[in-house]
This record gives sequence, C-alpha cells and structure tokens, in this order.
Amino acid sequence: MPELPDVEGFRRALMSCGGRRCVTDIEVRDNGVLRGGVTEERLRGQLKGKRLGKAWRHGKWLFVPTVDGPTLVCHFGMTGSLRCCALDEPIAAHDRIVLTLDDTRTLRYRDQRKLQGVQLADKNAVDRLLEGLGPDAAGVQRTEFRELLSARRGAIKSALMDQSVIAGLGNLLCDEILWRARIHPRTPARDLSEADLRHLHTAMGRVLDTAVRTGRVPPRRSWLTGRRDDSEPVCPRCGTLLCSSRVAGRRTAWCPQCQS
DNA sequence: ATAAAGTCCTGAAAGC
DNA sequence: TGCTTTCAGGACTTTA
Repeated sequence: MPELPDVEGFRRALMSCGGRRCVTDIEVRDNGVLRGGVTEERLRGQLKGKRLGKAWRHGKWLFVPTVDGPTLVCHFGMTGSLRCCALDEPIAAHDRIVLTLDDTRTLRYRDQRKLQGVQLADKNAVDRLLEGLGPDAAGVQRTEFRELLSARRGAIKSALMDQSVIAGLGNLLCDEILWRARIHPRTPARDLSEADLRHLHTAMGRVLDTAVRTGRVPPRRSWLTGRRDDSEPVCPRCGTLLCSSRVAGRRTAWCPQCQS
C-alpha cells in the first residue's frame, strides 16, 4: 500500500491527532521494526517527554521531528501504516510500536510484514538518508523530470520506480501513470520523445494530485489500479484485456492496445 | 503454496 | 581495458 499518497495520508493523520503533543509513553511490542541500530531503550530514552514537531515527508519516508530532540523516521514497507487511536482502543495484532501522546491518545505504527520500520535520526542522519533519494515526485517540474529520465537506457518503469531518481512512486502508481500516458512500461527511457515525457509528467501530476487528496491510490474503476485485481481485467479506456507480467522485478499491468 | 503495494544486496551484462 | 549503469534474483517478513 504505502506509496507517496499513502505516506502523505499518514502524515496528515499524525498531524491531526499527534501534532505538537508530548510523548508520554512508548511501548515497543515487536522490536523487529526497529531500524538503524535503535533499541527500545534508546527510543524510550530519547522520545519520552519530547514534544512532536511538524511532520514532513520525502518520497515514501516520513520524518517526525521532536522539539530539542532527534527525528523519528518512519518507512512503511509494503504493509505499514500509522494511525491515531483512542487510549482504550484494543491493540491490534500488528501494532508494533505504540506512542502515548499527552496521556490522551495513542499513535500506532502498525505493520504486518516487517520489511521496514522506524528509527531515530539526528540532522546528519536525515541528510544522509535524503542523499540517497531523488526529488519528491509531487514537486518535480517538467524540465527536471525530463533531465532525470531522458538519458536512462533501462525500461521507463524501472527508472520511475527507482527512488534515487524520483522518490515516492511505487508499483501501482507507476503502472497507473504509464497507462495514462499510453506508454509501454518496457520502453527504454531514452527512447521516449519529448512529447512522451511531457505526457508522462502530466499524468504523474494528475495521478498524484488525486491520490494525495484521497490518501491512497484510489481503487476507482476508471483507473487501471481499480481493475488490475479482477479475474479478467480489461482496460477502462478501450476494454481490451490487460497484459500482465514482470517488469523491473514487479508485477506489471498494461493495456496492449493503448500502450503500444 | 504462491504472491504481495517496500528496499537492499549481489553478481553479471551492457554500454561508454 | 576499465569504469559506470542497469537488471535479475534472492533475502527480509507475514498472511490470505
């Protein structure tokens, strides 16, 4: 689930319920989600009593700074989420970390598979993390977009998925964007025309706009994403049976009619 | 049992 | 030839 729009949704959830509040307790229920060498003790020691600042996002990473303390850094892998819960809401099976805020509510890092997790970072560690990432997909302008992609010889889908090129796009979003721009996912990026790249950039902007507002890639029937899990998925635009195979190591759906 | 929206690592091929 | 870029595949993990 968690691609850029989902993480933006988590950020908003956090700010609406946890913004500017004090961490009054921390419970690590499964230390399998602790990353970057953080231990439960260090997490408690460095977060307890701290006030949360304004959370921000870059790509699929969420950064939650504390006032006069380290930044809590979250990545959600494929199944993670962040949710704000009442104190008395029963603990779910996959609530891995529970932060109590102002003794009045809890912020929970929930994750079924523990592919990623949370860590603490100082300014330098945050900078190092960002160094490995391209610009956030939601803010890439057309010229920069073209510069980032036009020289790459690999498949356009691989390039879009590569977080060091553009940060935030995942498997579903990439397929959705390529479908909208009518570009085959295996097309070598450098073979794309100026017009192709323009269409791709426009499609990315529109898809992200809608998805960020929704807080996820919307499962609409008019979108490719809303069809890909059908038993006989067809293109929402032309009705052709969709193709499906692996590109860039991931399950990829496209329309053989629209995306030549 | 297979596959899944995430990333990281390795080894090897491709390209300059 | 040698360096860089890119890809495939496996690993991580849990459950439908």
